[in-house]
Amino acid sequence: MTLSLDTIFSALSDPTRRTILAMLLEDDMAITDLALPFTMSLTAISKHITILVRVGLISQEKRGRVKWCKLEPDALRDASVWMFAFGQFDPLHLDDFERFLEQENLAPNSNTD
Amino acid sequence: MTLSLDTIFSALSDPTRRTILAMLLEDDMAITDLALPFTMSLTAISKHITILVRVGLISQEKRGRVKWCKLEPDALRDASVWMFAFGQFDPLHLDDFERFLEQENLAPNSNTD
DNA sequence: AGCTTATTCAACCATTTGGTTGACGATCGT
DNA sequence: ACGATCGTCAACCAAATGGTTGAATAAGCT
Repeated sequence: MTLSLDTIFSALSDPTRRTILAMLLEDDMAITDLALPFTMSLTAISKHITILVRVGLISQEKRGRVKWCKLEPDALRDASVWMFAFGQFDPLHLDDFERFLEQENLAPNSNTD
Repeated sequence: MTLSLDTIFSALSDPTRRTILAMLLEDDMAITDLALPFTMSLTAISKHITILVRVGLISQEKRGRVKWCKLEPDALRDASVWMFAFGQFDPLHLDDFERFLEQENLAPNSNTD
């Protein structure tokens, strides 16, 4: 369990990977599609996705030559439970969430990239 | 904001640092005390604490020659709000938290160290 | 004043991370 | 059968990470 916390938090610490997750929040996507908004190489994105798959945040299904990526938010559970211990979820209300959606925008093209 | 997510998640990805945070959940502590349960050098722990201070998860107050460390759980807010977007907090109930306290134990001496 | 305790600094080291490029295997469309 | 597209592999690279040791600074104790 501790190891899964290591890898989950580590996976989340990269802005490219967080952007990829946010894109998958909208819809399932192929790897090439996921790479589209970034300037970095397809290989780099492929590696990022491999990491997200390894920690369980993404599942993949190959249909034909394209690998479809699907968000698996349940993988965040351990991490969120851990954070819960620090009392940060009790007073978390929709206000915060809405303010968040304005500031940070979760759209694919809002990356630091 | 994105940068703060980078650094917060990165800070949380290390088990030593998570253990330190868990220790501070119990009480404020001096750096030497925080280093006690670990086998690694005091310098290493000092560096870990510096990282936690930089991302705002710990505040420090120097009284005499000892630096007292205090947990600042508010620093987790941005991260928890981000995770909230993935729908992981809605169905998070006390059940999960209690199961968590049994499995993972948050006491200082339960480190992988 | 002199020893001890608390913490950091500086230099170093091995490993991991995040990126690149070029070649490659598979699958699709025509 | 052929060219284009999807994705990975291998080799490489620079920078960051997590650790070490030895010395330095600062404050407390007797």
